[in-house]
Amino acid sequence: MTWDLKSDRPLYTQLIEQIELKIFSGTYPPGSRLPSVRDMAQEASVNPNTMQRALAKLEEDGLIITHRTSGRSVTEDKEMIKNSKSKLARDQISEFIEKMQMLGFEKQETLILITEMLEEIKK
Amino acid sequence: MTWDLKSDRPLYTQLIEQIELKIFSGTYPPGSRLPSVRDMAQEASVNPNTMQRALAKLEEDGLIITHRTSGRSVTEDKEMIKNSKSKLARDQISEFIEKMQMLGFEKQETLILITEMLEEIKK
DNA sequence: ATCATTGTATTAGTCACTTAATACAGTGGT
DNA sequence: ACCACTGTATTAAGTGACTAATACAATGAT
Repeated sequence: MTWDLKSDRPLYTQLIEQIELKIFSGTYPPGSRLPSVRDMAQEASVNPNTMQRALAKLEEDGLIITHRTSGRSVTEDKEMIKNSKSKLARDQISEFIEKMQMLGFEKQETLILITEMLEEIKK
Repeated sequence: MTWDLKSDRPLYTQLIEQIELKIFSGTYPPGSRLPSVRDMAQEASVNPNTMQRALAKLEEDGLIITHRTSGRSVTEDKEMIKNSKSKLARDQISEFIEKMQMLGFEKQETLILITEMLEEIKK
């Protein structure tokens, strides 16, 4: 359970992203209970207030549910989790394509480049 | 000459990226003179200090050259520009692949997804 | 020679983010 | 009934990014 936090962006936004990833990847399965705010904050070496802020946003999005005095849990709605994950993936892809286009690489070129790099990695 | 600035990251880092893009794409050709700090700042609706900060970093990287009292220009070293561009492209790609992997998509899946999305866009 | 323009530097103030130290009310197990 | 734990709220302080308003020395055109 590693938390990879950099200083180039607000911590709470990075926390949101990484908790999302833990949910999408199954590290935090649907319906499972989350550690307490204080515990998660300590795990990520972050102030409880900052973790609280990230969790509040995730609840607003419906990914996690808060039980006022007895902790939080991941939503049981697997369909919703799946959709959120797909949307994030699509966003990543179009953002990537856009950046490559700004760099002057056409869609076809981009595809060739990424294929080549994947081949190299395989070795 | 549009400047697309958001508030989710420090402005000066976004300025660096966008000026790089203008150099890589030929909007600012090799050896060409750049507008003054003040002009560029006004163009981007940003404080001159902030633009100055971005330009200082680009000079540090060698992409632009400062003539103390008579303005700035893009480096004439086309090879260096080309290499910087390639490096940026490779970084974008590996960063993208990494993100997709964290989302649980294997390299092959990622390739399929991106191909599909490119097909859709073509329509 | 004059003068607008250049990059650069300094100082001060504002704002968002983050930390720190508490405090409180409700819950659940003992 | 007690008590540790839960999420939540508040206040104060510190930090980095950004803006604003200047100032200065050097250049280049006139």
